[in-house]
Amino acid sequence: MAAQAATDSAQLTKAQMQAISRALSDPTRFEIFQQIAGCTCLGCSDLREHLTVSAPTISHHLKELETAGLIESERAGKFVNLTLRRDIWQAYLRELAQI
Amino acid sequence: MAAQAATDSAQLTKAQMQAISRALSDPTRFEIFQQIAGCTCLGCSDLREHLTVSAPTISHHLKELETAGLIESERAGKFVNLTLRRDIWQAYLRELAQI
DNA sequence: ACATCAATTAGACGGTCGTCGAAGTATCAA
DNA sequence: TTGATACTTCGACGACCGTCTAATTGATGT
Repeated sequence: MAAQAATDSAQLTKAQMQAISRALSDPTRFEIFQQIAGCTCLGCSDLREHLTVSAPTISHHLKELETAGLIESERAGKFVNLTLRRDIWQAYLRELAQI
Repeated sequence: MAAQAATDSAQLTKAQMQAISRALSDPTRFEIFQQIAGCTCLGCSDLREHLTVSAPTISHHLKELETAGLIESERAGKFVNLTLRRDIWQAYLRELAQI
């Protein structure tokens, strides 16, 4: 759907910047994002062990993070593997840094 | 009230990180923040020329940005001068960068 | 003193958002 | 096939948030 951009220098639109900022504004979602960024790869179940919210809520947050372009989720049988999209994250930081 | 920290290496608590993220999550507020960061100093009235929201709304947003620690407002007679708190902003970026 | 202008406060309204429980889908194992 | 596990979707509810208008405070100029 989105650009994907193998290069590390993705250019973010105003809307994307906005979407990312919004995605990170919720404490629970921010925590989830940190966990995903910390590991090279982890699943939904791992998240639940460290959080106090229900499975549907986590699922909801993951979708938002994915829609914002911050993470990628890939099904592996029963499980889902979450990974950080470092290109997008770096682009976001770069954009913020030049404010 | 807060630490102020003349040094450029303020350390942000989890709560402060959260407050800043939240403050930047609204499009209008983000725009205001950018304007303030862009100039070395500007007033509320200048903001109104570039925004479509009412004066009370701007006032509300400014208070949120100030509470989050991102800006400083100083009265100058009838007017108010807004300035970016670069130490906090840098600390925020630094914190995000090490995620 | 009065009028004017800049900004804030108060109060209200409508919409959005995070959260949940319940039900649904998909995959694997026995 | 049946059951269990992993996750998602649906629908709803309560709280929060951005916005407004109206009223208030405070400072300046006449």
